[in-house]
Amino acid sequence: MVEKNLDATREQAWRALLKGHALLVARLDADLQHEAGMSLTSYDVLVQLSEAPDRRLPMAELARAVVYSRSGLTRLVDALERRGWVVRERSSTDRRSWFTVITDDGLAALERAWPVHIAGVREHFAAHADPDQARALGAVFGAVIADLAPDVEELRHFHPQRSEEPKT
Amino acid sequence: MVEKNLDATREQAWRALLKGHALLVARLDADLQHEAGMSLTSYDVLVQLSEAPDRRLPMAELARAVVYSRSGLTRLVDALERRGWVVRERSSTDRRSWFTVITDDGLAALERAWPVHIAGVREHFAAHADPDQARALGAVFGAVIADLAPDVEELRHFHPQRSEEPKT
DNA sequence: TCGCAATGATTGTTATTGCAACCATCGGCT
DNA sequence: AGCCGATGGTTGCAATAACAATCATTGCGA
Repeated sequence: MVEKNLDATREQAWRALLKGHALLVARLDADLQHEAGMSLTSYDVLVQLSEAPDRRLPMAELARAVVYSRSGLTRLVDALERRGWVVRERSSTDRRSWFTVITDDGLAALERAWPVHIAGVREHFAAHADPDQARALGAVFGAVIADLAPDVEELRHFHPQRSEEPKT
Repeated sequence: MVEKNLDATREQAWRALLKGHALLVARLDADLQHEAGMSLTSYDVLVQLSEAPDRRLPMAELARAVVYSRSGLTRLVDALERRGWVVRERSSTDRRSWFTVITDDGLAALERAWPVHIAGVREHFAAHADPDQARALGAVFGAVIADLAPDVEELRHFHPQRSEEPKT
């Protein structure tokens, strides 16, 4: 039999992470929705675009940045476009690719939204993490990202190497 | 204007948390789905039940434990019941209330699932957190939970006090 | 330069999830 | 005892999100 449990410290950390994250996101999403009329995922997309060079990002890259399926992003961008917050522009170098560009209205919406969001993050997350703890958190999740970010796409559906692994 | 940004440390921690969590959960959920035929949320429910006194929990309590809407849980439990992993039992003390009880088959399914899950958590989460970091994480999210757990239900829909706030 | 696997994006379809509305029951208050 | 607001659970409906299939384009290797 394999070692049954994680050590207590990490087990507690993992469980707290799952539950805490769920509560946190539910709360921040609700706040954003009610006070700024946008979901947390829309916010995330707009932030990425606002920080991107030339205020634009190709769909695929944007999808990776926000950890979203491409189909999901297509429809989310549809919605943002309907709201006038982004527009699509064909890439001049790759005709398969489309940029999503944040508009002035989109930036304005973001300006309205971020104080709500930042206040929530401060109150419900940052307030509970002193600098050392915040650094620890950043380090851990930075490592998690480095570990998992490269192969999101592929491993989403199947496990190329492991599928034939015998289960001892 | 309000202070625009979080301090860099916490900003980085927050962003890494969001992205890292998304990657982590996507990966663990896919693993569980492919190798044990169950979603992470089902797993979570089964774990809660398996640890509960008498292997049972009322719907409302279970919903709070896994941070899930009551309607969502109703349907999830429907599915688990169809699979034979849980059964519903009427509470003898409160006739509005139903217990969800994990069956022997449910426990067996859990036995099959946990090694997959634990291995994933070890490899993709625990491996990146040394004991101090794990403790920091547990402390932070423990505090987040203490902060937000009490009032999930109420604040989900509206903000009693803030709804009439004028938007300057 | 031709062929073809890989990549970017979208659409059809389905599964998941939440809110609101609903009904039943509970429990405190009069 | 009898009301009535609060609580537990389910259902209708709509929004969200993912997978699989599809189409266009790219760029590499023969």
